[in-house]
Amino acid sequence: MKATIKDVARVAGVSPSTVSRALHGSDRISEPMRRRIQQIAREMDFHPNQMARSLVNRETRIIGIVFPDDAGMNLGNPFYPAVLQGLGHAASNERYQMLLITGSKEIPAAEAARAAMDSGYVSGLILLTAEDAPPLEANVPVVVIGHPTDADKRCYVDNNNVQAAYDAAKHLLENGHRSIGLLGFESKYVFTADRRRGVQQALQEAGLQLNHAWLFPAGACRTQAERLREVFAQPQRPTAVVCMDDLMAIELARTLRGFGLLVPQDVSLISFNNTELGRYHQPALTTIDVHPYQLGVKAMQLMLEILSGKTAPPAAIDVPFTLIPRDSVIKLNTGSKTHA
Amino acid sequence: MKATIKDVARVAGVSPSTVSRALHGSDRISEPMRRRIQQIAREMDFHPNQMARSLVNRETRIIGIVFPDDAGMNLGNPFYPAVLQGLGHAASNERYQMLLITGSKEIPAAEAARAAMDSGYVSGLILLTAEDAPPLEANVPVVVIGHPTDADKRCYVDNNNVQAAYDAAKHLLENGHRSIGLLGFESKYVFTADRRRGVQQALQEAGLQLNHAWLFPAGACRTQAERLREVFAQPQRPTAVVCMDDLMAIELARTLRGFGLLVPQDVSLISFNNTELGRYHQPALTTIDVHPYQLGVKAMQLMLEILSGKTAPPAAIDVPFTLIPRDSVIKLNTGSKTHA
DNA sequence: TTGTAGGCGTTATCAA
DNA sequence: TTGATAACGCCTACAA
Repeated sequence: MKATIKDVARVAGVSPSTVSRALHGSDRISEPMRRRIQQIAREMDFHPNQMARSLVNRETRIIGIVFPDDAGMNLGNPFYPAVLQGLGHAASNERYQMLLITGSKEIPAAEAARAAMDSGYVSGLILLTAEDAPPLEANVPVVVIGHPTDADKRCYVDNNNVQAAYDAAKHLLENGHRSIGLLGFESKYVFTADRRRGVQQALQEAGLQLNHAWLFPAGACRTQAERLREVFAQPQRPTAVVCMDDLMAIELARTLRGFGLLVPQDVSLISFNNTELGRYHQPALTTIDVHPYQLGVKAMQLMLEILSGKTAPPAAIDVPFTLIPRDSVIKLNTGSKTHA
Repeated sequence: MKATIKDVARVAGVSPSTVSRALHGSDRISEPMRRRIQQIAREMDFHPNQMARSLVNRETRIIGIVFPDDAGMNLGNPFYPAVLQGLGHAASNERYQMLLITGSKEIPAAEAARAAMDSGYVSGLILLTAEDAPPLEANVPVVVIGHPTDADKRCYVDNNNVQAAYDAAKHLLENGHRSIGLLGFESKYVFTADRRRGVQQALQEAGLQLNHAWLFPAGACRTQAERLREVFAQPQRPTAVVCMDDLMAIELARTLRGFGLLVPQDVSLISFNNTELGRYHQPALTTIDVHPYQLGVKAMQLMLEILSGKTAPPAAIDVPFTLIPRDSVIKLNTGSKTHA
């Protein structure tokens, strides 16, 4: 049987409340007494039962981490593990715990999250998805990683995806590209919509338009291979593509090779997420690091600040991204045009 | 304020114990009464506080999931997310929750796991690493995913890695390969040692030996590029390599291309983990699916069985693997030899 | 500075 | 079948 506070009290010959005070930095106790009790507690391997503590403190020190239902679709993406690591490090520094909330076939994640709240498991909720339309009437603080639709009322941590995509497109434009496609657009994901907007903005500033025929969904290499082939068979084809993810870029590069087109000689690629795989790809991918670890750290820190009352909702935290120029973007020789 | 059992009792005009019974399938209550109370509880949006329940029941219905400290190293590997999904589905079916336990810079995962146990957060522990030398004197059940060194005393879920690697090597041998290398061996990981043994076994049965100069560690493509170049420059070079992971295989394929060697024409590759990326790689990778999702499901099921007393430690559960033949292994034309 | 008493929300035991 | 009571382990007024 594990030792309780009463056991420690008995051994120390004091009352349980004295033990409690000795162990929680209360100032209503003498220093010698504190030391003596701490020593005894250590010897008895006493650890306060957190369930009992949370019952009286009405705070569990557990943060629920809600996974998207389609996390399975993104299994190959190192994004989630990196975020988790960030969340974990920030949490454990403050002795907080994380409850993993995933959906199942019968129970969608949103419902599981609600159940976790209702049963008092969690003191807060961090959503790894901006799309799950989490209930605003939550009775615990909610922090979203990503860009919720009703952002102005919420607490969230995100990159500036418009800006990131703007920079990506700008990078291509500065390298002389004027025919730019987009791979991985999915209207249901706010971040892809944002990025599309960023690309459009950059193009417009350059007096160009985003060609809708060059807008491809995430699985295009597999599901729309024919359409891709047609587009890239045209003389007027994209000379560069912004890809939502390194993996997509790699897939696209391979697909293009099947068409006899090489990256970067024939088509330049810029993508997102700075994966290890992209770094060692041939050619090494020019990519934007969104710093998922930092997203996790900041999200957890924001949550803890809200819980401690230091910050009040709504709150938006921007995590800076980094454009990493490598070899998948080539300077286009457009003759006089580039000097115009 | 959230409704408590007392609130429900007051509204229903009964005692709290009656409400408790109505809500937990006790038979010591009349059917009309049960229905009436359940109705009222629903209307009041009452959900029993799990912290209070676990206090009196001495069972939290929370399973701690311990991540390896170096999970960051394997970020690109979809293994962990898939396992998590399996764990999550199996858990939520039984209304169990998962507490995510990761290490941090200051606190190694093993210590965090101990803390979670000590503070009564978890009713059980599932280790996503076989190497963390989890304390056997745990006061909650422990299930290991992978192959612990002291396997005979433990509960664990794993593939038969010796057999899997044996099958992989056999597959190569059957395709005429007799010069077989191994990429990704790390003595500290039991599973790579097991796989090495499996390869050795298959080779020995074919009257061959595993050439130690053809045994490469995980990062060899980056850290030992020169050694690789030398080995593959020899006339007597491996015609096939068993890779511990699809990503390694892909990296190796690219490295070999740099040496002017093509997969599978010059070198055949068989790897592990059946990643999406490997499936769409050119050539599509012949790979062994270890079914990480199933590993998760089985691990959680085993845990729940132990908690319910249906199973007593030790227990070993074998999750079958699947060899998926694709295009990265080519039949070697060894002339008369193959007909010998 | 320390001890006593009551309660956090729930359930199990016993009595009615 | 239902209710009263005590307890799970801890914390915090309040009293001493």
